[in-house]
Amino acid sequence: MWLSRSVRVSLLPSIAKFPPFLPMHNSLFCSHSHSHSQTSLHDEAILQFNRLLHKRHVPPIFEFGKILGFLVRMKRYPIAISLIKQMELKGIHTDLVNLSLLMNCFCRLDKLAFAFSVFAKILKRGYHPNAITLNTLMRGLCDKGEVKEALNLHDKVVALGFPLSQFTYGTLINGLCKIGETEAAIKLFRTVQRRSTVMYNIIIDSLFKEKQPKEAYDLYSEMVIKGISPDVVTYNTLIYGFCLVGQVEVAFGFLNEMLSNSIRPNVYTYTILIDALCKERKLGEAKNVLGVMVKAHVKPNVVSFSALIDGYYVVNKVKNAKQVFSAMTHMGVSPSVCTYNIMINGLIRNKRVDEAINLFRKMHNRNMVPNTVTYSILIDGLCKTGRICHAWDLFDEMHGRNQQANVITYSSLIDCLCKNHHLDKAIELLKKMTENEIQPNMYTMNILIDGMCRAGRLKNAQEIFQDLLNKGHNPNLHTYTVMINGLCREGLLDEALTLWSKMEESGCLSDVITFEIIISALFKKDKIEKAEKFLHEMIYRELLK
DNA sequence: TTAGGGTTAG
Repeated sequence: MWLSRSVRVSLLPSIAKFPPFLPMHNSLFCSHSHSHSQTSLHDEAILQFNRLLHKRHVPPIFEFGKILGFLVRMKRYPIAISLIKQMELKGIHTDLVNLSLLMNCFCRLDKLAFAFSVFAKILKRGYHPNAITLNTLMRGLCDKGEVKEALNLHDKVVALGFPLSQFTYGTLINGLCKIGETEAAIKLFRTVQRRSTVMYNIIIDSLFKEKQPKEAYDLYSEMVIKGISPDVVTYNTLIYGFCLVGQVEVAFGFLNEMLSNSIRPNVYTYTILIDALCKERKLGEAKNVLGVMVKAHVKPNVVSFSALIDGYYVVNKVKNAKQVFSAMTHMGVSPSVCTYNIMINGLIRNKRVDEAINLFRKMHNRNMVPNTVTYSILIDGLCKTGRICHAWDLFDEMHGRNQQANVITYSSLIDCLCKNHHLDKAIELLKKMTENEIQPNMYTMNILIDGMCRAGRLKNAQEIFQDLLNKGHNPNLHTYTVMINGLCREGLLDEALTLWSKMEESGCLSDVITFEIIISALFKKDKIEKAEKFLHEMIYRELLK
């Protein structure tokens, strides 16, 4: 099937859509993300290429390939495509390497159909695709989330006897993990003859992200037993994974282990630790880690500093956060959009909404393009401080600037409508969001269920809740708490307690807020004894601190 | 082919 689709699209019209050669000042080629030295390097590459192109005798084809390979490594895909097109227009016969590079460029630019048409051309010319050619195609499919297609392609090329490498299997395993199919990834991994460190790393990471630290650790033990050496990425993955499940001490244990195995921590290692300590509000220790990394001659980068800035904002140390920002710029580390988002969010969290808006406006002067996250942070902050008109203005502005609202942007606005007694408008917005092909998630549904309850429409809330269950979605602690609160609000205490039991039986354990809602409802109805029972349970579970 | 920072709910 993949072959017929690819043959349908012919190669030439696809290339024709890209300009042959454009002068250097064209914005397509000179994006701000590339430094001047890189620009002049690639300038030089194009000059050389043109020299080759206009030589009286056609130089060996690999000379072109070398330059094209360089441009692809520099991520200058449109240029590489137009240069290959020029070769073809000059009648220079492209080889497998050139065509594989061309395929790679199309994949990176999200033009998969064109990549497949190049692949068809490769086959038609009788070239034998090598492991790199095939890996490029599979990665293109995986990057687009079309992992099943990549697996079909894999089956077909294996049947045809084409060569595949460890890279290809790494790509497929990674593709499966990234769409949440870790189990399938492990199955495929088990069929691979020679398993690499990278494959282990990918699966260990995915298991941690699915909150399966034991399975992740077991896989790490397995690789050690089988004599497959963990590398710096393995250790970073373990350190990150244990931080993710709240076991920062275990993470530090692995830092020591990697040191005793003579694997040097890199900027990722230290940054992961800085971020984890910040999230635990241990700013002093986080700052120490930054000091240790500098002493170890590992240069902190924008992520390291941004994590620390976020940490200071979380503990309301605005001054310190600002100091870190100026320290980082003085060290020549440029802030990213993400850094700005952290600062805007931090200012809002510290009730400095006007300052946040000022910083947002300053982004334009500093050549920073606010993205969906920037707008979502601001819209939510404005909604929560009652500046709703301004929030809607930004919602319009973001679309005008080609930053599409996502599920989070919509959820914030739906929440705002619900809390301001506009339930009908909230439902309308939910409809609009699904029309725009943005699917509501559990946050959205919880906001809506809560909105229904607050508006006295408990029946509707219960219907939505039941619908979630019927459709096989697992309600989480927030969903249950919102429903329990809704039932309590209507004085339906027995129903609330029944739902509470169901929730606990499903393995979803109450937190302080759930307990508080139930206990206060019981007290309100003078059920003192029962309230005290819940209070004791709460103390027993060490939820009161 | 793998690893790190930012936004939504009770």
